[in-house]
Amino acid sequence: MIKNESRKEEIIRISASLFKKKGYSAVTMRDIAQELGIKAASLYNHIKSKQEILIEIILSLAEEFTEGMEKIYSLDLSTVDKMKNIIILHVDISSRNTDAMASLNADWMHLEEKLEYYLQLRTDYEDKFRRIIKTGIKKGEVIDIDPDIILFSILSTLRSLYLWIPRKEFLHKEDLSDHLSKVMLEGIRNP
Amino acid sequence: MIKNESRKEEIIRISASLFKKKGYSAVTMRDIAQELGIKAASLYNHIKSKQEILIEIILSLAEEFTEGMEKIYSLDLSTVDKMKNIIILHVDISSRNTDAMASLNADWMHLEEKLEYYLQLRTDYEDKFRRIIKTGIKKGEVIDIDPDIILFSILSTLRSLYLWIPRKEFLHKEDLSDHLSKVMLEGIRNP
DNA sequence: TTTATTAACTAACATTTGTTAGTTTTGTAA
DNA sequence: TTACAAAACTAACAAATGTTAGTTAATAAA
Repeated sequence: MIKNESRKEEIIRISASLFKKKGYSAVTMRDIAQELGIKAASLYNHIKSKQEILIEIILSLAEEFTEGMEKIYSLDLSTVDKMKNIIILHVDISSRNTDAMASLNADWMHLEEKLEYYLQLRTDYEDKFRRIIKTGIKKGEVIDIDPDIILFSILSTLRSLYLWIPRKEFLHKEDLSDHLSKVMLEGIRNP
Repeated sequence: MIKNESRKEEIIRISASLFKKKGYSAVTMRDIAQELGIKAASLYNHIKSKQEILIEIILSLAEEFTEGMEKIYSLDLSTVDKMKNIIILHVDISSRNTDAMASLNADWMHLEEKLEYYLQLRTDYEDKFRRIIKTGIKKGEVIDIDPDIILFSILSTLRSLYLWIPRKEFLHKEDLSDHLSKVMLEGIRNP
């Protein structure tokens, strides 16, 4: 258990780690209970349903990304500096939530009533990112190719961070952000 | 149905498209059967088990990647040209198998007896890729930063291609490969 | 036509699943 | 110590799951 953690928070944390290993659908309430050393029925003293666990895992993260992006979007910075901040945002959130990030990436489609809301957040996020890129192209800061290709390329890497960070624990957040910024902005070819 | 396609191939193709939408665990044999207009029990005239479907989807793709990488690895090319070929390999396989790629990326952990073999293929693939990068650094073709960061960054993008290709149908394979090579090698910053 | 094969069907099975109801234990405040 | 609430338990449910057995219809070969 973790400092000052409620039983509900513990259930959500354990669930996220199981969801990461097998995916939401393949994890049973009995799996979660066993990991906590209790019976499945006892979980319902703390949570309403399996679905509620998924919602809490995914939406809290999605909202954190949304807030971060809104802040960066409205800052008075160059396009390149905004991108660096987006990279820092992803490295920061991903390294603090490696398990939950797996659900955000792989299990969002199992959100039921909250699916639409989640998709809204994601679309808003991508739209803001795309606008930053387009502005950068217009101002000549960014190369003039299809903004979607740039968006896709960067976002794919950032969304996969949770898979690689645990294998590079010794690497500090700052170094990782710096290296990623370098690779994405300047490329990997030696000039 | 597709030209000269056996019923078994059709089952696998339909299954892959369902697995992409909901993931392996959330798709039932009754779902697959319904999509084909038959009853679940009838599937077993053509396939041995649900697991066999997953194996056929994932392993055929994984082996195609392995063969492609072995060929590129042994070619007498510069590091940069090898990387361009790897990008072409991914764009080619991904655009021909957008559905199956989803299982390769998201459902490999549900392989049972074949899991170890799959992981072997994946490790071999990554090892060869990493060696190509290391050689490039040694020869001064590639910037001198942690090879794993370069590997991770490129591979994350390539492994997500299947998600974006369907949204860019009008874009030709060649153009996509070229643009990706440019972004990865030279970066997105305007010099 | 007869025969053999393929591929569909119905019916059922043993498990597993999320969840509820009702009960007992545990810890805390009075 | 008593009283109360929180959190565990047992038992069970209805629905869904992968799969098997046995049967019937359609197609091709003899």
